Amino acid sequence: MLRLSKLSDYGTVIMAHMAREPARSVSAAELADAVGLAPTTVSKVLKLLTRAQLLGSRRGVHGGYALARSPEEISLAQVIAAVEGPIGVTECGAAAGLCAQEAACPSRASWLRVNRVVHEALDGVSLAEFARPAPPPATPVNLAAIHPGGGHTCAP
Amino acid sequence: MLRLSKLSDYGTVIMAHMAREPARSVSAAELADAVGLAPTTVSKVLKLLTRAQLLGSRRGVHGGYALARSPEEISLAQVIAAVEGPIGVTECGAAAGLCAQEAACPSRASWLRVNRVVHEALDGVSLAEFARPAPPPATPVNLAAIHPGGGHTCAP
DNA sequence: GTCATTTGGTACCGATTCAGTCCCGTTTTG
DNA sequence: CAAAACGGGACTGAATCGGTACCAAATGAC
Ligand code: FES
Ligand code: FES
Repeated sequence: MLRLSKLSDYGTVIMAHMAREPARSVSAAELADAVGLAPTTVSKVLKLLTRAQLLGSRRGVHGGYALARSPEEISLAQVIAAVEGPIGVTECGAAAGLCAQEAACPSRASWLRVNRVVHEALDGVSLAEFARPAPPPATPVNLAAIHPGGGHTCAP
Repeated sequence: MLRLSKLSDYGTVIMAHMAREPARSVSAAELADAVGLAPTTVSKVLKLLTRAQLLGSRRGVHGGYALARSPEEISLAQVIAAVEGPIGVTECGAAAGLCAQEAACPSRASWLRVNRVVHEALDGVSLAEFARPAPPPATPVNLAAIHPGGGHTCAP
């Protein structure tokens, strides 16, 4: 399915929530309540996001998390990479490439292209536009054709 | 990691191999030997590809598999969808959408856009260009920046 | 007609990965 | 010092995935 992991999904929901009130510091517990997920799970994701420097944190009695940058400067790609590691649909190129004659692989170029496009697509969506009703969808999209079904988490 | 499943990877390798000699009918065993994977596994993937009408099959003593269409008319998206089901990084929109007020979801539009771009990227690569050294990579790509490491299967 | 060959379908099991929880240490404030 | 909150792992149960095996159906050779 080429699907995002649940944790990444949570990450986007959490970040979207925070983007609606940037500069405000919220605790993990409060956030968990807001998005309707288990506090421990939210906490785990917050730690990952903080480690990736997307969030700033303060400990202690009035501690909490806050966006490290403005929502316009944080992309979906950054959020996803923070939670589930580097983005890439294939993992060719590097070390243990089981490819034919190592460098002379016919498919490599194609995979690189796909990887690049995917990364750019994710990087082209900022938290700002992700969190708000999205003014104009740039290019009109045929909803039914593209979008297969499932059901994923979203902030209430 | 937003990674492709192994089986899908196998699928692409197998299809690439067949695209190099279209119109030739090969048995699962021969193919397995060619790509260096377990015959049973190759067989499993071939069944999926056949069910999706990307391959034609013939049973019996001189049976085997062959491309159902020309390599130019088969895209990576089709191969991947055949092996691991419909492509989509998120599964919002459909039935069990746990979203806020069902239709009025701020993030939905963004996800749809991402899904569309990913699908188009995969659909824009035909087996023909995937199987051959790829004449000119259209837009020049910065290899190092985009491509994180791993190592995936490739036909020898 | 019978048998070897090759695909079709499905069920199954082991291994890996993922999601979720918990515990304990550290920092901050009252 | 005590309470509130984050930081970093470790651990566990569940779900998924990869791989294998088995048997039925089709085809062609003899
Ligand atoms: S090494 Fe990546 S496609 Fe061959
Ligand atoms: S339902 Fe998909 S983002 Fe809200």
